[in-house]
Amino acid sequence: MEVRDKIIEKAGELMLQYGVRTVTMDDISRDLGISKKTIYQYFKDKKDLINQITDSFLSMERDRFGSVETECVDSVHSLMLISQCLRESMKDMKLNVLNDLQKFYPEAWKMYESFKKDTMLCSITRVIIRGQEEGYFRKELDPELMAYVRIEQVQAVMLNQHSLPREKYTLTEVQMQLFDHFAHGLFTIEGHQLFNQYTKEKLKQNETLN
DNA sequence: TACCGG
DNA sequence: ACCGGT
Repeated sequence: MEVRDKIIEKAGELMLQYGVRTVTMDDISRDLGISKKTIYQYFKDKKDLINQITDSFLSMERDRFGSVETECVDSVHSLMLISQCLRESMKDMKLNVLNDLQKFYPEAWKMYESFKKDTMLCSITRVIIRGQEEGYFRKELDPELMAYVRIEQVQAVMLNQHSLPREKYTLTEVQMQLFDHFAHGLFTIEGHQLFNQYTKEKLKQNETLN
């Protein structure tokens, strides 16, 4: 593996774990066992390093959405996969990292914002349109508006974790409930029936596993 | 690694 | 005092 990729990988790990600002260039070089000079041969400054880390991280997230969209049988199944992808993607983004980017690294923050628009919003919008064409989702709803609302909803739960009684509900429980509620607001009768088939299959799979 | 400047 | 950059 290239030195540059090792730096991006390791620095990204450290920053996800401890935060962008708290990890210093000295920390990164120590951890990799290389000199700071080597890092600065590949990256102009810390801002440049963080931009490139963000770029490679978001590329991987984009691939996840992309691969999920190609392997779908119908819009109902696709909605389930994309929503799972959305939850995992948002879970990976640590809150304090996003705050650091927003305050101190505006270029990287812009990358994340356009990722939300170009990848998250688009793939949800597309699957809703497809569901309407297949007759599984109600045609009265505006696809892009619903996609937008859905993203904000998932994000709100991540951002306001503290305002929920966490001894009563885990994050995933909340997200699963909200997905169920959102999906059923979308479904026609046909969509509802197909969704029930999939959830029954999932239950059977879990039974055989346990 | 030591050092400077912000 | 600390940390990015030389």
